[in-house]
Amino acid sequence: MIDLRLLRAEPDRVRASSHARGDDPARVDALLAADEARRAAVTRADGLRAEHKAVSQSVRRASADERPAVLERAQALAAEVKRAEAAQAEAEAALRAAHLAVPNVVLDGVPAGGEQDFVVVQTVGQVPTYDFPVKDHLDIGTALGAIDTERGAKVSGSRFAFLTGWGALLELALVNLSMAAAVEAGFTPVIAPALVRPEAMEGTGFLGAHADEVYRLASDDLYLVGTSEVPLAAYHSGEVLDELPLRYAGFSSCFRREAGSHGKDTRGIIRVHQFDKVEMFSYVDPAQAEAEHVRLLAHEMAFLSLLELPFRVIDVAAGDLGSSAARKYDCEAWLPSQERWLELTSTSNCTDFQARRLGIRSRGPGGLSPVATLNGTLCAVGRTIAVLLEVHQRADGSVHLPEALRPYLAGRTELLPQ
RNA sequence: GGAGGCGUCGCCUAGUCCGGUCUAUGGCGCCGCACUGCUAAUGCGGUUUGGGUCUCAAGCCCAUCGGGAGUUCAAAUCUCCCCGCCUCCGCCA
Repeated sequence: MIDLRLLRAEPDRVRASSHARGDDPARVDALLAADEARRAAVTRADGLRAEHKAVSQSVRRASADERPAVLERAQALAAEVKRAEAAQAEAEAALRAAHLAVPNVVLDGVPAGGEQDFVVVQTVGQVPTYDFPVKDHLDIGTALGAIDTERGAKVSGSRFAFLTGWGALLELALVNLSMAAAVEAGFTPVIAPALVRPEAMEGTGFLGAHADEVYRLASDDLYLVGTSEVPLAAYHSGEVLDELPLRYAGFSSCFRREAGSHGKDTRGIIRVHQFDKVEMFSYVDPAQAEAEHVRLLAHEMAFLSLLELPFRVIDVAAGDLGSSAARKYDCEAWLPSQERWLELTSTSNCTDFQARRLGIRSRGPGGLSPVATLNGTLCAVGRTIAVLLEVHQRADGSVHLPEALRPYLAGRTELLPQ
């Protein structure tokens, strides 16, 4: 949720942000009007409550003669208060709805426009060339005995896969390597729940536009998380944080329904319903948010470099940001089989937007105020394995293992087909 | 799954049976002031959070006793639902 004080003081800034995202600026004005209406309703109800309270307290002091008249007056006021409170509740609900409909204010410098309007910030490494016909990760993985999507489909349906043999070991190696890097960088390692309550899902903004992406267990009213950003953000919900920054690296399985992505990336394990991920999450002083964002991006880049993967960094355009993000950088690795860039990691600066909704605050000179939250992928395991296999493939079907990974794979330097 | 207990403004705690004097008691911690070579001790005052009003501040007002709904002129207190924690039993990796 955006800061209503900011909205009142600088509505044009919020309108400009809305314009950059390609949203209807009428939502901003609807929010302003709802805010105004709520304050009017609150003022009225407050006044009536004060009056009623005074009369009500005079009941016990009233003499027997006065009592009936006082009671009658108190009853009448009580009814009036009840009506005013209903109006207040209505105005508050309307404000909340209007509030949720306005996404975070984008930061200066974020490219305007939609999905295609990103700006390439940097390209690291060379786009690889191969003097043999490249195979895609599924062919390579199948030959290695590392990936089994057929049985994944048999057991669980389409977009599910088994990682077997080196595939399973590769996952564990990637998780261990990324966790070690995170700990080295000062993050607290966390194994997070993958099932969360509605409040956690809603608080992090995943029940808005992307609600149909989310698995829900109806009989228990729990949700399967699509990223450990959810439990890591909700971790401190409703708390006042004494010490900032707080940095966590959470490991969890992630579940996505992939509704509306029929036919897209259906082959292999690039887009599946369940995968594991190590996610960075920072709580910082809002003044430090942009610096922290750069830091998270640097960690992502360093990790991809450890894996010897060529990639580029893009500054995602305003219209392609999630509602919580004020800025987002994606790292896209080269996918040889499709000769295109594929998003491997993503880091978002949510400023105080997410923390306001989750009630995560810190004590400053002006009292309590929301902190800033940032998240970033350190390693989305499935996709990373796919890219790793493709980029490091050799003509004979073997796969080169990056040096950084070898200590976690018993010193092996390559994977050989079975 | 069954039975019982508990949830009070940072922490601990009084109050709940029997509704109004609760504008929530006391202790600890914390902040300020006084006293004091310094520190400690002591004394005095302050110390939930959110919102409204207000040019700002002060002030004033409203709400807030796990959450919600209800009864009532009036709810920490009575009723119902929900959430969480603890103990015991059962089951289980």
